[in-house]
Amino acid sequence: MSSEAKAKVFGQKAKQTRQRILAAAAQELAERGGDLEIANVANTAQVSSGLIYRYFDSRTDLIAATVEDFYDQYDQWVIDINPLPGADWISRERARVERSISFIRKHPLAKVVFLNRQKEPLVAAVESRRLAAHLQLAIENVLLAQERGEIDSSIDAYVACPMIMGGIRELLVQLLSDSPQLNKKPHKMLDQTMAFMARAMGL
Amino acid sequence: MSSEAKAKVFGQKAKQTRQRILAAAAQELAERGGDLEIANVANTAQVSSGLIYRYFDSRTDLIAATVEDFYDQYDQWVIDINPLPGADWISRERARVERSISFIRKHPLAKVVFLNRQKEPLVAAVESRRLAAHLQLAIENVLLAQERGEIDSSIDAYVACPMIMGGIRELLVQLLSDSPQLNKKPHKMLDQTMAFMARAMGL
Amino acid sequence: MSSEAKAKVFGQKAKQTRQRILAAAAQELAERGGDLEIANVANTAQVSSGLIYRYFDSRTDLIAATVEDFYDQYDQWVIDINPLPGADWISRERARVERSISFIRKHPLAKVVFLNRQKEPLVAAVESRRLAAHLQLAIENVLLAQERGEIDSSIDAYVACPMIMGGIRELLVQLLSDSPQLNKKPHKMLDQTMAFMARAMGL
Amino acid sequence: MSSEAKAKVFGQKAKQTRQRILAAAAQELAERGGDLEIANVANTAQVSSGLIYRYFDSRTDLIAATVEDFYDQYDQWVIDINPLPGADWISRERARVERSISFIRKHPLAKVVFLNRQKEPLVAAVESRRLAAHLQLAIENVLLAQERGEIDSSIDAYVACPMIMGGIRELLVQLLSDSPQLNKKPHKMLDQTMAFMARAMGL
DNA sequence: GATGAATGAGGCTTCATTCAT
DNA sequence: CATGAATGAAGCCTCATTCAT
Repeated sequence: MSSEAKAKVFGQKAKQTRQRILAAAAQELAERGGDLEIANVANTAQVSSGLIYRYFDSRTDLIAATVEDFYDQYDQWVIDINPLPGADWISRERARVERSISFIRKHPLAKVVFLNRQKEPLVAAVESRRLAAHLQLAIENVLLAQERGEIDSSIDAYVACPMIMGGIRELLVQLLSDSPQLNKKPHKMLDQTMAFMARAMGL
Repeated sequence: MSSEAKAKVFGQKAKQTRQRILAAAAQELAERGGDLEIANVANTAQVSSGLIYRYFDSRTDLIAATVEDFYDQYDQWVIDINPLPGADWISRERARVERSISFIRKHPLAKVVFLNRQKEPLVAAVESRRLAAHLQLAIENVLLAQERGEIDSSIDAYVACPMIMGGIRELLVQLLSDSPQLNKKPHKMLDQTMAFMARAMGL
Repeated sequence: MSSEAKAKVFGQKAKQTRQRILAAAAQELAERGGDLEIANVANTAQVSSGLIYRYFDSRTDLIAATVEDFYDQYDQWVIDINPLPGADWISRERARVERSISFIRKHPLAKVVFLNRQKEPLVAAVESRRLAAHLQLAIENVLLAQERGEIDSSIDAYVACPMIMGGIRELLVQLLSDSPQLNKKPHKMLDQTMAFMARAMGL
Repeated sequence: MSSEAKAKVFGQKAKQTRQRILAAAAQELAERGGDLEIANVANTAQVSSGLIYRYFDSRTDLIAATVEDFYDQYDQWVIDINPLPGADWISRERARVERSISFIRKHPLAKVVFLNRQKEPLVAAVESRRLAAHLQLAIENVLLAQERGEIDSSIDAYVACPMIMGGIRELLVQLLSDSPQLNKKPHKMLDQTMAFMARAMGL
């Protein structure tokens, strides 16, 4: 699939170089709104353009790997860690929304990944796979809460989860777009958001 | 700015040609996932590639015009027409969601426009403007309902509207992606969706 | 296979341009010993490099088409025309060897095509096909002469024809390489060559 | 000029490494029809790509050395050894043709060396020199036989030798190309070939 | 209005070669 | 001796755009 499929083995220095290239690619994608020029990445990473092809099969493969890397970081920060073990559903989700907001505020790639879904099949496949995984997780999350009696069983998780996730993403995009209405009172916005979710999930 | 700015005047035949090009561009954008090649559009529209430049300033201008055209149709079908004059907020919204679903099912460009936001400033501007207009309409819509007492005043429209619109869009995308969970019982899905919205808006 | 397979239709001027490119490619191949650079071909043909791709799918396709063109000319000059209708086998072959010699002396591509068989599959396929056709023709030629009683039936055409054709080609290559021994008395060389063939074929 | 000119002195292990590289280069040339990539040779030879430059000055030098090596083996097997001391011309040549056939059947490089004459001057020079040496030997061979009265003096060795050598080479190529007509009865083919040569040389 | 031949800048990719370790 | 990361020149190819007819 991506260059990872070949399971290339690199030494220590090589791994650092690979990371430098990935970081430069992320920066370039952010600056150019989802586009990327090999020469610029090479410049930023302080390597020759040819070297990039030791680590990535093609320009497209580099983009895919960068997006994959972005999702890895996002997942690590927002998804994988259960921020409040033992807490109820809505408290946990609130923590996640908070962490999402702080993540996208500092990661330059966030806006691009959330806005411009790629045309190139290889990259599109990565995004599709990761988004589907998020959705799947959210659905299982809700189903579990329903089993526990936290959420009403009459709610269809397959409808509610896309709506919540799409809603949250749109909100994040609005935030990134410097919407004045949303950015002036961040705390109130979060309260409103969670209240919306709570009502929507019948809590 | 866009081709409209020039206010070109065309004869009858010319208008038809322009429409054929727009339709071909829509088809090409749909087939290539948001990308477009002038030569292919010319082929599909049965015109020479040079002719396209009599009607549109540039490739980007053509894309912008096509997207604009798409939104015109969407608005005409979903937004502008008040499907149920005198009905309450949730009934009207249900009608709009229904019309949205039928529209995207038949318009090949829907998936692309909803998924791939374009990088080119000119096109991005069109999309941004039309989306902002939709959002603005939704917000005014809610504020009005709040004045009328239909919707609780404590709900912040600037949070709730993006969430609902993003949620609906994500749902539409899932529908177009042949999600088996959503497509098997269309009517139940719609009920679930509207129930979600009703709860979320405190109805 | 080559660009001919697409059966593109070109206007009058376009055909001339295509011919100019083919001629330039032949010259470039001759000058660089079988190699070819698009930019140089474009320069020689007085066209932009991009234009070449309107007429040929790729650099390799251009080379293949050029070689094909070379063989077309060669066949027209040496093979297709029966130089001496009604004459006996050896007289006809003598005429063909003469025509071969005059052809390769004036066609700049001859040396390259006869010496450097190409690695690129597309070009190799062209050469293989054309050479096989020549060999097939020669074999049928001999078989016919054997039926007529001109050539002894005990001679195996499938052995004799490759040997004669390979021998002639080697001789042509020697001629092109300015072998002093062969070039000083052209007429005697031809006599010797035909005598060799006559003996070899039992005449 | 070539790596031989430097007269590098290598230890025992080094000689083995050099041989491994040469063998890998031969294999690569055979597999890719006359082309060669340093990285692939290094892979096959189980050495790093950098190491190749300890033994050969350049890629071209490596190819030249490989071809030289091929001719050394060929000459040792076919030319240098006088297979039948004291025998007459045609018997000796028959032995050589037999040995040629067995050699090219087992050496993977044979087809490539006989078919693709290289463009790079250094390699072309090697091929040209070795071929010229072969031709020179054949000519002297014939002249000697003529002095002895074995072969008729009216035959021009400078015409007959290229024709025979070119003919034999073409035959070998046909054999390697799996020509069904030639491969089904190897012994008869050899008889026919030698009969052809005998007639051609007036024997 | 309409054609399609022609342009040419711009980017990706390859791969022989070098060199620090 | 040996490695393999790094270089960078070189060339193919694409495709939006123009313009003579």
